[in-house]
Amino acid sequence: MAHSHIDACPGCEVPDLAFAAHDHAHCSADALARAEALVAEKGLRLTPVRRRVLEILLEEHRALGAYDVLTRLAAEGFGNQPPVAYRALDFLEEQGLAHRIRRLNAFTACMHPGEAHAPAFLICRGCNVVAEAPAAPVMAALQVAAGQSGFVIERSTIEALGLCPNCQVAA
Amino acid sequence: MAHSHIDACPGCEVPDLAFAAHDHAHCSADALARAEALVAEKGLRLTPVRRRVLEILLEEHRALGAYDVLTRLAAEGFGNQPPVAYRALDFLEEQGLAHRIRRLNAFTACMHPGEAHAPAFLICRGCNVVAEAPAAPVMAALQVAAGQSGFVIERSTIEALGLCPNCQVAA
DNA sequence: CTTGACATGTTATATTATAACATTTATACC
DNA sequence: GGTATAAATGTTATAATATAACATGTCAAG
Repeated sequence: MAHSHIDACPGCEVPDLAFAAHDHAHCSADALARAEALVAEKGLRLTPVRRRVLEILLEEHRALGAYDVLTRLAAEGFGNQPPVAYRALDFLEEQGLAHRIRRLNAFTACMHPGEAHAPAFLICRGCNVVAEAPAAPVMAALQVAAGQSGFVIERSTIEALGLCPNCQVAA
Repeated sequence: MAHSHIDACPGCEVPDLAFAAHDHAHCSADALARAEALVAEKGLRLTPVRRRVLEILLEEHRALGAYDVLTRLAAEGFGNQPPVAYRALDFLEEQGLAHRIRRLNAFTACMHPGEAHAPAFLICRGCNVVAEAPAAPVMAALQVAAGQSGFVIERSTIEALGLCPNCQVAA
């Protein structure tokens, strides 16, 4: 990790800081640093395209469509065909560095890569911000529900659409 | 409702009967009857296309893509353009008679329409059966997680991918 | 310095979804 | 019953999302 995290960034451990004002430059730089460490640790490569896609996703706490990402990549001299974006996004998702938001058919950077988590997402329909929420209790409840019929969960999708605090005020 | 339900159909109140052997003809007829009652109650119309789409979805405890449904409709003399299927599916979803499974970009019939529920889905990757699981505790946990950041949930998607009991044995 | 694995580029196409407008069908009111 | 109105369906066209298949390039191990 790039620095003594907890002291420098109170709230970075709070999952849905995305909705609150925060030092985003720090927030994204930190996620990128963690991502690099993680990838190195696994003996994988954070190539220029992959790294750039992650940076693009980290710019905002929003979800971007694959074609939005692709447009950005193309403008910067990378390939301009869909597989270029999808491959990088798939890699990032497989490594837990990005998440697919199914309700939006879009992708968002993971805000705490490396930490084991099956995240839940809060999607604000006002400002389009996407936040990761603490999902352990949610997952536990889902496991119980599944267990009652002997179903074994391998992957899960937990997403909520609604309004963040700011947008509730605005409305 | 078409009959004295609980006695006649033990297990129909159990959400994930989908994975177990059951009297499916009854199961689907009952869901259809409930759907008709609900729609009538609201002063809406279960037109031939809508009714047929619901019947098609009720044939199996699986999710069908809009184009799968459309192919069936077209073969039966209904329109053969995408909006025909999407409009019927949208209607059914709005009325709580069908659910969209986001992980599959597909739709499945609701197995207990009318009962207030924000369902969780168990999707078996072995046999493709989709079951509705009791989601109240899951939703409660999600509400708590959202509440911590003042987020207000309006709609949610809870889906688990994995293996049903039968397919675990097979593997 | 070459081999093999991985990554990227490229072409083409598949799949999912919606906008916009025309036509038909059902309902409500007179 | 007959007409106005709303609702549903049909149709044309296109948008948005995603992947298959293969060619080319890059990098690291031996």
